[in-house]
Amino acid sequence: MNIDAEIRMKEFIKVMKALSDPNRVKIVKMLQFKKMCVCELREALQIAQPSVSKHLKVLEDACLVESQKDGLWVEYFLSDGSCSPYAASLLGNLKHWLKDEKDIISLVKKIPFIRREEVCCR
Amino acid sequence: MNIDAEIRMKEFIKVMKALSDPNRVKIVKMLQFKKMCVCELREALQIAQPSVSKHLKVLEDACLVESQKDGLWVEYFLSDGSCSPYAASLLGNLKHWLKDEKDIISLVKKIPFIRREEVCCR
DNA sequence: CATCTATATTCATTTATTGGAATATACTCC
DNA sequence: GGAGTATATTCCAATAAATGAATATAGATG
Repeated sequence: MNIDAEIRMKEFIKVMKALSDPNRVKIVKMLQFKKMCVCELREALQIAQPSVSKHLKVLEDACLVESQKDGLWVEYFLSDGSCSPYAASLLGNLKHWLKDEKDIISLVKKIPFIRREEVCCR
Repeated sequence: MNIDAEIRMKEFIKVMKALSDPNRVKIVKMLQFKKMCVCELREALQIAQPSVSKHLKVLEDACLVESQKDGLWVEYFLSDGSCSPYAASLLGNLKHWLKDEKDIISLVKKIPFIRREEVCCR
């Protein structure tokens, strides 16, 4: 039996909870296309910046995204899944799931037009 | 584009939410071994009967379990996944996931000793 | 038809989740 | 070191979810 046997359930629940919110799922779907910083995500989702930060924290705790400082910004990108098999599996499935969902399509279309220099600096 | 394109997100969220609760995950794991009625599940989980019924409703709405009347009882069993690809996929993964989780192991061990004739009739 | 029993529903309470406004933090760049 | 900016955290209000007690429902059985 694996040493992690006791914490598996919590880990699983954490991943499921993280993907139980539409805004967080949208973030994951956007990050499939490119690394994005908090204010780019805020602009795309049209919600307050602290909300974006909190969603990202939930996703990061669940091992679904990772972050990397880039100057003044923090770039978020999809996790490689090495820290949770559940996160890895769901991220894999989400590559094709929800592909033709209306909200996702219009969101993804917006991405190329979001310029960091314009949407940050507030 | 599929006719269901707009409802996919809600369907996905419903499945994730349904699997975001430890008691509901435990129910799924138990149903991997046998069909069970509400009072058998209540006995195994040691929670109130209405709670079990409500959890089962959430799981059924998410397409994860199905039910079938059997005399006075209602037998619950895992869905074949035909009504949701997300439910189908997760049910598939859950066949091997959480297999060696402490709580799950002790729960599954109890199943053969739960006799409907004893635990119902209250 | 009346009774009995398994399950479902309602109601009230507690607890968790989400969201935004205000504020703190950390880091860059002068 | 100080100013400025992106991000994180705190705090609070609103909403949703989980739980158990009490009650309703459905259907089996006499």
